[in-house]
Amino acid sequence: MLKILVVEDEQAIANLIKINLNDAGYACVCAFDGKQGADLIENGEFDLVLLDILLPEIDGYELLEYIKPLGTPVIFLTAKGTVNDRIKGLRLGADDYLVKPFQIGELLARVEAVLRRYGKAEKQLFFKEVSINLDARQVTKNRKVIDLTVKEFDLLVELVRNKNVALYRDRLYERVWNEPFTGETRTLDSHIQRLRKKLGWEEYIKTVFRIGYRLEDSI
Amino acid sequence: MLKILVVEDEQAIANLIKINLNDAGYACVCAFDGKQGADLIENGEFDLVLLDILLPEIDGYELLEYIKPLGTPVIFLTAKGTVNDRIKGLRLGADDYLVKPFQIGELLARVEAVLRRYGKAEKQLFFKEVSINLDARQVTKNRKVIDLTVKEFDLLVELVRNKNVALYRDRLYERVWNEPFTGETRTLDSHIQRLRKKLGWEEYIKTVFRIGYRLEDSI
DNA sequence: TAAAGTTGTGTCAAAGTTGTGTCATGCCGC
DNA sequence: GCGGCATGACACAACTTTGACACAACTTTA
Repeated sequence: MLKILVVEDEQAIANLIKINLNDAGYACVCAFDGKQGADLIENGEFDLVLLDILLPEIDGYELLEYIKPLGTPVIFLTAKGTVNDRIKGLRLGADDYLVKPFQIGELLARVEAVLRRYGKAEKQLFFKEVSINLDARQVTKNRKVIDLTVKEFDLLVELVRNKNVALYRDRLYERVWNEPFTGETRTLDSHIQRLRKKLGWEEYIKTVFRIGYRLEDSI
Repeated sequence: MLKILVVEDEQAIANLIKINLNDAGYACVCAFDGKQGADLIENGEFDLVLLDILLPEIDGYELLEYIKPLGTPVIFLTAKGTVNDRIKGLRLGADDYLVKPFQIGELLARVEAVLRRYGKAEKQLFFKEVSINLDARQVTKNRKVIDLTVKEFDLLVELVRNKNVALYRDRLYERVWNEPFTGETRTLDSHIQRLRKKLGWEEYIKTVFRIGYRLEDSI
């Protein structure tokens, strides 16, 4: 799992970022001032640093100069919307910047973009204790590999990508099987059963009677 | 719930907008001059800004330049109906504009249109302590899930979308059942009873004698 | 080519949904 | 206030949908 360091003195913001990065499947560590940030960088190997500019102890620009030689990508977080700040950051070697306050979606998009640029993008999905490696087409639960067939895998991906959404049987079938759904067979149902069984997801894959299925998070 | 910021110096108008947006299920905050608006934008994450052009302190155009980099959609409110103003606003990056005085219906339509364009379209409905997740097709009351059948769910959505409106039995039936209403059976009535019971909405779902039903807010 | 694995389908039982009928109650015009 | 009609309350049976499972056709692998 990719490791991201967040250096941000406002704990509320740091936490918000951390929660969202965790949800998106990254390991995330927070530092609340520049010095703490420098220490963590010294000891841990991070794949990306999110760096606030205005920091106690050591400011963001200074920290940036320290990080750059390590080859770790950096995204600046800047509260000031002035053009000068952004330019200064980029000139010093930041890979991107985000103007606070930002939308979480934007944060994730930029994080992914930078990681991809560095060839570190890991195409993985996560749900509960299950992780899905899309490139390897491999699924693990608590670090143990679970063998899924092609259809089971595709179905799982479709469910996880649309978690908490009631997926209509016809749409679900058409997405996974790439053919029209007639509804006269037990094919979809059987595969759902097999997935539930293999993953132990009897609780999470809910039946929405007369509609289809929903992968549910909220228990 | 989606958050909308209204920047408008005429308190009467700001309030009117706020009330209507609240009714429609949005969280709404008002600012009465440009500076206040800028502060709020700085601190809060808004899904949409409604922006008057003529403002004390900082005018709408200036504020727009500040908002745009955040990726937040903006709808201009313009008193002047001159073509130039509208064009200037749209050119600067506004997503839409409304000429004052406007109809509330028009406001809501444009708000929804813009939010949809940004993929933020309201996916939840609220009424009293009940919230309805349209994607998940799940209903909760005070955070507890309430199981509804397909018909019950569709009926509920129809009622909530038309709260405080007397819905004629035939129209209601045809919308939910997608077939003509003959009126010879107790089908609709039964489903209304079931909804009332499951949600504890005996008070809110009123019978309009000889007409149909109305979901009532005003108690 | 045999063996192993995958996938679609059928059957049966169980579970859930939905329309309808009946009777009681309430509403409204007269 | 009364008669007639509309709705509430409720029970029930027909019907549909899904779970569970077995199996055969088919595909891939050794």
